[in-house]
Amino acid sequence: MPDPRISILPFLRARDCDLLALTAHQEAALAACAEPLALSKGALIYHAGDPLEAIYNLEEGVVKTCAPFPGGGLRVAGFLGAGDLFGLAEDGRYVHSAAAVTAVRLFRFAIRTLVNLLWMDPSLDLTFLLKLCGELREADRHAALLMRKDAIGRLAMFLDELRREPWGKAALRGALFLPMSYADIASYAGLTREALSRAFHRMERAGIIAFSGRRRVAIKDERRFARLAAGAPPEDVAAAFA
Amino acid sequence: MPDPRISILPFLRARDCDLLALTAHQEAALAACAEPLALSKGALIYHAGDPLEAIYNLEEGVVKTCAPFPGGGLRVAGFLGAGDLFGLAEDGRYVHSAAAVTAVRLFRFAIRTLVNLLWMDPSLDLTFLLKLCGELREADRHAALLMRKDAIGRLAMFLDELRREPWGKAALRGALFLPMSYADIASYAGLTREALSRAFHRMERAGIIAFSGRRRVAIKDERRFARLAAGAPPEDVAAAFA
DNA sequence: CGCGGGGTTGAGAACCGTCAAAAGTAGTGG
DNA sequence: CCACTACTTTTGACGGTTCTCAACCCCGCG
Repeated sequence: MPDPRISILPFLRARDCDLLALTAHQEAALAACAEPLALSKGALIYHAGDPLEAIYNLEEGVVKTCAPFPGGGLRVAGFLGAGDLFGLAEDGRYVHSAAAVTAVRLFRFAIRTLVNLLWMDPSLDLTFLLKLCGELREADRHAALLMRKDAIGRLAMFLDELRREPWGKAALRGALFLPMSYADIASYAGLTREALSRAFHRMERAGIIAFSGRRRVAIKDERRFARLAAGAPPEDVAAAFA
Repeated sequence: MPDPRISILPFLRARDCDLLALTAHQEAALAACAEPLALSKGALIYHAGDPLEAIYNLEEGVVKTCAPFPGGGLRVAGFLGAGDLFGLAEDGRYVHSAAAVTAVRLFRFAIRTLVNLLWMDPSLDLTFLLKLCGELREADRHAALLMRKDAIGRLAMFLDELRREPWGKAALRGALFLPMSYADIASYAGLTREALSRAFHRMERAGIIAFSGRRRVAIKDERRFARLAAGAPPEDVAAAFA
């Protein structure tokens, strides 16, 4: 059975520290209290407001976290892939709901045993600390995305983010796979489904991206795509619109 | 001389853990490698992209963190108050710029000595871990704010957030003090200065808030204010059912 | 007194959200 | 295999809110 794996991006320069990989001892300790789970697409992992019971490490598949809007409605807070940790809580209650976007395999760490583990092997703390810094940078990029006012720019940033994720790129030829529904993407990007659909199609008609099947998209014009993702002035997307 | 203080909100239920306060020993260790600093309003603490040298703990005053937009321009990522930690980096470089909004006093922890400290006293790791969880929740609330489409709703959420911060409430009668410029608030809320100005005035004319002087604002109609801050976008995401 | 940054106000246009309905897709069971 | 249903995505027309641009005002400061 495979062991838990936590993917970490460096906080310090990579060459200055070797904290990025878990030692064999750490992996063993984690594996000892990890409870493997397999869930099918759409399954609810936990619900916002529920009492905190466990933290999860995603091994395979995609998970979305949603937060209830005060006053009703749900917003997608983020998408998670292999190597990610989730289960953020406040005052003993989950702040998000988590649901499987695809079929997933994950490890469950009961919070009690995890706390004990962190006490026994404090070097693990640093691992979690660095992982959390990564989540923070991710949340900040999400905020950056939401600051864009144009739908196409938001979409470009979303796709760019997806592309950078190791789990986002489909196996073949750098085409992106979109496991989640348009409703989920739209919610994450702060748009309506309609606006998202139109943005996708404007990009496609402009020749910047191309769909292969329903959920597979490839970037065709790297230069213009990068310009969009970087937030350049609206440019001549309107011209290419014809 | 006062010691560093890191304000933490509970991850677990408060009664289940006593990690919220630093022990005398921890405080001493932190103080030993803390370099106190005093900066005047507007001073730049560090610049995005600069090599990571130190983490900071804010003792008094308000600090803003800004990130450069790819393609020019600056966005305000967050406001920090007493007890907050800042200095987030990626691959050895700061991801934000940090500047003093008011005159500030802060502690500087050189990254080298801090890493050593965390190795020597791993129980401190948990403190930083929990603090970081708090920052993550904050970033998520920022995203929630940015998902609102109406300027008044965003402003209400910003004021509400400010109100919840221990450093946000002015000394007197729950009136809020706004140390930062409208440009900063607008940037944080993803609005233009004009839209922000109009939103403020609409709220004031509606009798929901009242200004005392240019930078002091009081909530006059708690019910309508709460309704604005909680106002939900009619958006609904396909919810997952177990 | 002149100057400059921050804040205000106004007019116009662009963009997205809303509502409504059709077209396409997936999953189910006969 | 096909028909049926439920869901997701697409398209269209319309209205509203914010952005843009531009000028003006206010206040503190040299």
